[in-house]
Amino acid sequence: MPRGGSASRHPRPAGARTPANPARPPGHVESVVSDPRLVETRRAQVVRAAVRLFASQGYYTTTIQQIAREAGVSTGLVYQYFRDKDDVLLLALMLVIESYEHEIPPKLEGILQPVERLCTAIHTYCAIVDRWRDATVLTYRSTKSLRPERRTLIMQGETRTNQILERCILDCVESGHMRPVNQQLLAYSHVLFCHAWALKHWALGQRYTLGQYVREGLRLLVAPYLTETGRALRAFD
Amino acid sequence: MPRGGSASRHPRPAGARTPANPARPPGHVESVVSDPRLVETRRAQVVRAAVRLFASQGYYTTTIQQIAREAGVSTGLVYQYFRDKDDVLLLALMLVIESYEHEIPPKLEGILQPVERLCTAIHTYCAIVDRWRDATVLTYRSTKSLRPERRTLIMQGETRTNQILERCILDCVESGHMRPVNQQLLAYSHVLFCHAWALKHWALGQRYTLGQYVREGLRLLVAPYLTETGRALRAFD
Amino acid sequence: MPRGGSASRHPRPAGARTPANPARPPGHVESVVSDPRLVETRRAQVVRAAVRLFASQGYYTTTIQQIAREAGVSTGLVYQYFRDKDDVLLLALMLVIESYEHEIPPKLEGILQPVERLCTAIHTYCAIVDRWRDATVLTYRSTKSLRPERRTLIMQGETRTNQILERCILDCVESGHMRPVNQQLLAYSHVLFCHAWALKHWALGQRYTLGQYVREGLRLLVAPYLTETGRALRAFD
Amino acid sequence: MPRGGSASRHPRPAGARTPANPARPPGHVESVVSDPRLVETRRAQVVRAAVRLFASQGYYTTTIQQIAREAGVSTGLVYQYFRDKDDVLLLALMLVIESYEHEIPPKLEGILQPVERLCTAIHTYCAIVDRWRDATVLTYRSTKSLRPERRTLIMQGETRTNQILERCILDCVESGHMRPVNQQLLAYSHVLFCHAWALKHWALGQRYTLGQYVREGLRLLVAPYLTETGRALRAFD
DNA sequence: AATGAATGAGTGTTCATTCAT
DNA sequence: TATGAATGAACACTCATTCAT
Repeated sequence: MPRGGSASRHPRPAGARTPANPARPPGHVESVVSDPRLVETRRAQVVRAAVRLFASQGYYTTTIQQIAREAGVSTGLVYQYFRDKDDVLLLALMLVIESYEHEIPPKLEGILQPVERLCTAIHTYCAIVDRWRDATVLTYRSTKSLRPERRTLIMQGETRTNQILERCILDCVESGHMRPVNQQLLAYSHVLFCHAWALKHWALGQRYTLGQYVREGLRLLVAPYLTETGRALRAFD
Repeated sequence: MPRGGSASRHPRPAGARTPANPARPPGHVESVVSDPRLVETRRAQVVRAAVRLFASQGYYTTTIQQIAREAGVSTGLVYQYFRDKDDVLLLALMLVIESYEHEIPPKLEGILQPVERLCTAIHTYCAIVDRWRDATVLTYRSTKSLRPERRTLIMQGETRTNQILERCILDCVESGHMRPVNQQLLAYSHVLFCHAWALKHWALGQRYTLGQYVREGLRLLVAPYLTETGRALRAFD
Repeated sequence: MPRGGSASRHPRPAGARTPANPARPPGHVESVVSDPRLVETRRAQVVRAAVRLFASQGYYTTTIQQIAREAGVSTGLVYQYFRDKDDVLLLALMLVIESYEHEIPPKLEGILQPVERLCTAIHTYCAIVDRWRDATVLTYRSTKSLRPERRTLIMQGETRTNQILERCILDCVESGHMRPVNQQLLAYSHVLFCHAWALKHWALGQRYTLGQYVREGLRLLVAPYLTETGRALRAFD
Repeated sequence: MPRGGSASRHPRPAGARTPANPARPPGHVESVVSDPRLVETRRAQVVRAAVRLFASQGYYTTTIQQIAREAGVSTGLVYQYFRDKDDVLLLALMLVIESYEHEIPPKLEGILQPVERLCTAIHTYCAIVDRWRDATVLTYRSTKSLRPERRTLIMQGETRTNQILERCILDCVESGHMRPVNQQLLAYSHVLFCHAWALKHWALGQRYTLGQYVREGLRLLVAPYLTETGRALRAFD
């Protein structure tokens, strides 16, 4: 009558982890189910629920049973599509990180003016952060809860997003609209500015609307680097 | 992640309990021991151990037993000086946050030139972050694990540190060394720049030494706002 | 005596908790499992084990692990069917209390003569107490360990049993077999007489067999109140 | 720096206990302190505090530290006058039990009429129970928490009290005021009647004042056994 | 004799994970 | 495939007891 076993559960401090298939990329998430269409659907269903819960309560305080309930499936089902809770976190964080990558470029399409592209990128980034406020905080809270190899995946995703901004900055510089700058560091400042809308919302949200915040940010973190040419193009006021 | 912990346990028989601190500030941490000298010592001993462990493994994956072992005391002792694990986290985070407040001002003493003061503040801030890298990340990871009222305490501490930088910026502006700026937002940018050294160390640490990072930061986030007067005073190179 | 248990554990993150049963009677015991058939079975299994252990060792000295082992299930299972140890005690006490209510009436069926009904009720009550000797003592020992609202449930059960006896007494009086008496107080005396077989078994068990005890009891606590009519009907010797 | 050790604490189920000095009576409570005057005082001080707490919260939910605080002494001091918590319970229960023995006889002094003596004994007993309501319940709740040999001591005390009543009943019978009865069982009924004032106070206290309760009790549990002679002597109304 | 800080075994409770159906 | 009941290791927390001062 008894059956279920038990696995080690957590601490797993420092030491090794389940070696994982020797040739699996760290981002690979094993599934018992074969139909790829189904895998896609179910995972999305569970991950969306997980993001909501992780975002509002944090990773460790969210249980698999809660996720299952929120997703409208059974506990067991989660384990048919994810090896363990860590897997769920990985995909949850990737969903958030990737939404930046996926949503910014479309907004830039059709915009040719470099400074305008940069400003639009920042504006869009802030808007996404605003929509996913808790989820953004989640990436800061919980990335370290991933196994180290997987943490790297998240970092790579972040790096790719950063590069979108770097590219914008570089275009500004190369087109003579912006003075030469350390574009990597400036991109970081821009990203942090966007993230801050979530991370420090308790303070910033009281003083600014999203629109005001973005406008002030552009004035502070874009305008000063523009050349005469650049400044002429866009009025920051 | 750990859980099974225990809180109230018993039916809480007849007699009253949890008198609820009639007028205790939320930052107050009760102790069973009366001798204040001892309370001071023991708490420091435990909190230091806790910061080390929380910083490297996170709050939920660190057990009270680990903290006790790391501090060289018994499990029970921890509960003579802290009401619960939450209390330990609170004091751990406050230790980190307060070290900013306490270490920056002394470094500014004797420096009169406003721009130099600002640059020194940033430099010092970065140096502290560098020393407490994991602990800085901890404040981002674990503040949300605190009870809401206590979270506020941490935020207030952060606000006070921010104001040190705001003051420096304002002095620069008022003395004519810097153009008028949104000093609050600029201070945030500076703080985030400093925190980034910990938060994004996996990327930044590969490209810069601390010294280079600070120098680049000042060039990027201070220099552009200086007036002719300000620029003349300090050579950023 | 046990303690260190755990209750709420975590900071109880964002989301609500303890919805507090909006309209649950205090006797309601929540279960995670939905199948009512299974809930029935499992609870009975656990409660029976609990009664055995509580009765022989007391509530506080019995651990949940012991109950689980005695019931042949895992620790965790107990918590799928009971919210906490208090719940187990409640159901254990109710099992005992209710067995009085359920077992006495059937024995009275078919008996029409009022005095005989009363005597049979007392006899049956004593026989049940004899079978559940330790459990009867348990109700005296541990009812106060329940939360106040639930204690009331136990008292109500006891009151219902008392009323069975009161009814018998009243019938005797109304049919002229017994002189008018304070039937409530007499019923209490009868109940205490029955309970005493368990409570004071260390003394009474040495001097009487159950049969002798009952016979002496009827002679002492029933016979003296009978009228000539009543006395004629039944020979107490 | 560390020091205190730890002993087994409780469960100590079934199995043996500390053998206790081979020649010590089970009621003997060892003390580290030699001055008998002091032992007397301190023990009284601690036991009185213990009775209050045990009575209101029960034995297991009361801690030694609470007792010490309530008694106005240090934790360590308790262990100078009692071997362990069990010792404290023993003396606490004995204090309650003995107060019956000690308070009833003086009230009977000077009363010569047997029926009146019996009624006064019952009345006094009820009055004591009323004063020590919670403590009386305590003897029912916690006697079983004592080591078996010591439980006997409590039972012996109870037996001695019972004998006072038995003696009164016998005197009534021998003087012709009462019909011959099973005086042991009647004494038990009387004792249970008195205890019921505490045990079932939740029900009885609502319907009767102490005076009414006693009067009804005498009418129910004394009057019916009186002979014509006895009945003539005392009016129960 | 008295204190009270320190100890650490012991317990209630949680939840990741499994597997029979 | 999907379910959800069952498992049991793990952990927060308590408190009887000790002993240096």
